[in-house]
Amino acid sequence: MASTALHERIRTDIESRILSGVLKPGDKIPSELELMGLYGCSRMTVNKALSALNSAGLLERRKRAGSCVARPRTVAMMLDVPDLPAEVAKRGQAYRFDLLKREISDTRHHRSIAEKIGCEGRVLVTHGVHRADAVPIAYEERLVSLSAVPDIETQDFADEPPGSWLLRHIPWTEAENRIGAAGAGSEAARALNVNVGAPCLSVERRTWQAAQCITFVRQLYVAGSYELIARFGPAQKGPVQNGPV
Amino acid sequence: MASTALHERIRTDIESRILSGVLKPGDKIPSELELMGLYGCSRMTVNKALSALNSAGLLERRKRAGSCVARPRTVAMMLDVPDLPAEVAKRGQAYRFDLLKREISDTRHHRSIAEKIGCEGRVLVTHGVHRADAVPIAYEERLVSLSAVPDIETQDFADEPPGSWLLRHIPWTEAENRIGAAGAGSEAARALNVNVGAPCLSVERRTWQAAQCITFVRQLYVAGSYELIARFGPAQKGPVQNGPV
DNA sequence: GGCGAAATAATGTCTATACATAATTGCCGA
DNA sequence: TCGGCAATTATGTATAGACATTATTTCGCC
Repeated sequence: MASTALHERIRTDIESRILSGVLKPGDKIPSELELMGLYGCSRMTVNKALSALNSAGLLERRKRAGSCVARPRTVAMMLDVPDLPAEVAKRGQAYRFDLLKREISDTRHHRSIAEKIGCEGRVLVTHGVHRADAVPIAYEERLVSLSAVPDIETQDFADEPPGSWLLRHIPWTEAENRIGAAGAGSEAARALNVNVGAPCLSVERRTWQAAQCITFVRQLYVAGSYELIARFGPAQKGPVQNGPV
Repeated sequence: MASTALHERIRTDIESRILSGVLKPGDKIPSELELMGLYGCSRMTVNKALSALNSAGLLERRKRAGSCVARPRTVAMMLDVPDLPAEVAKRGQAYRFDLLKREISDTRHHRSIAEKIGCEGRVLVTHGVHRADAVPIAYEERLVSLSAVPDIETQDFADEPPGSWLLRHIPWTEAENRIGAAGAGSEAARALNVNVGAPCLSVERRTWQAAQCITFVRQLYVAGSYELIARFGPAQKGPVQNGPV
């Protein structure tokens, strides 16, 4: 394997012809039999290459009809989800989380909470600020379902913020981020030391474990102080860092 | 194949045990030989399942040492990059793009442009507004390298906006999005019909083809009118739509 | 000419085998 | 004791063949 594997070579051959535009969406790819002759190898080897391209979304394959270049439906990019304590520490700054509020509520009495977290029962509500070297980075409001995570009721979040605690203790199977902009509310503005209505990046994340909602969190980042980065490329280079501008 | 393929079943079996937390990062996975006995199939079938999990980043495999659950380096989610004309049309609204400015500049005379697009030479500069049923959705400023895309110089963008034209004509191999918040500038505010400084979602995208930068675009979405959605899950269900709140 | 059935061509899956490669383990001798 | 060589183990790659599945095409029949 001094030279790369054959199935790998076939894959990148076709991939580069697609990405460079030589092959356009809808164009037919030679059949496995033909490629097998072209490269002088067995069908399984060709199949491995084409299957990889298929599951990568570059090819569409139909029995009897053959393979053709897929037309990109929605261009999807990888978004690195921020883990604040880790990212702040990585930049050599001191991370701190200040808890502003901590209370237990119930979705049966507060419909607005029920709507946000999308489940019934008792809920832990926390508000707090993430800081790097004491400078506020983000304001967050979080709801945690106590029926899904009973252990969190005894935590005081002096050592680590609720998000990191959850990440370490509760495995999740599904998550959804909604990314938008918003003006800072009065509590957020005070916490972030900006004017009310100042533009902020808003990240709302819901996390589920097997159809049960675990937590809902809304984070506000002051505009210009934080960016999310999503990239797309054939070969994923080192992960790009989110971070301050 | 009434039941799903065996290699698929093995894959999802292990995948769900990883995602649910039964198997933690670092835990060892049975060897291909053992799994082959467990499922009563050949090694190639097991290999296909484990290879898929490996290339999906869920497993780490080392010869002689065996396979173990990979520790997630950065949690990455799929972000569907918005294609405005398509999304507006999909919601049954009439899409329109109004060109506000169109001029040709040169990076050798305007350093700020050179910095943004990251290449030398003549550059097409366009400003415009995307509208759905005449309501402004997004304001965009775009730079296109004329040395990379000479054909665009003759386009007047009456029929389709520069972004869609590029998407249809120029294949790209790499792209990067920077997502943040910003206050509307005076031109953007006038175009979007909001106050100066109103919070906006800002998406900056650079697109390359083989190390050559093709275009840089900055889009501003009025806060609350548009959201990006990124999700992560074991089985990718139908793609979630970005869109108005 | 049109309709339905059979042939056909492509991919999907699986097996059994073979050899290559890498890393670990353990043995053996200086 | 320690250094290095060899055996072992697990994965990586590839082959040839088999059967299943699914559209498409073709052909025969009415």
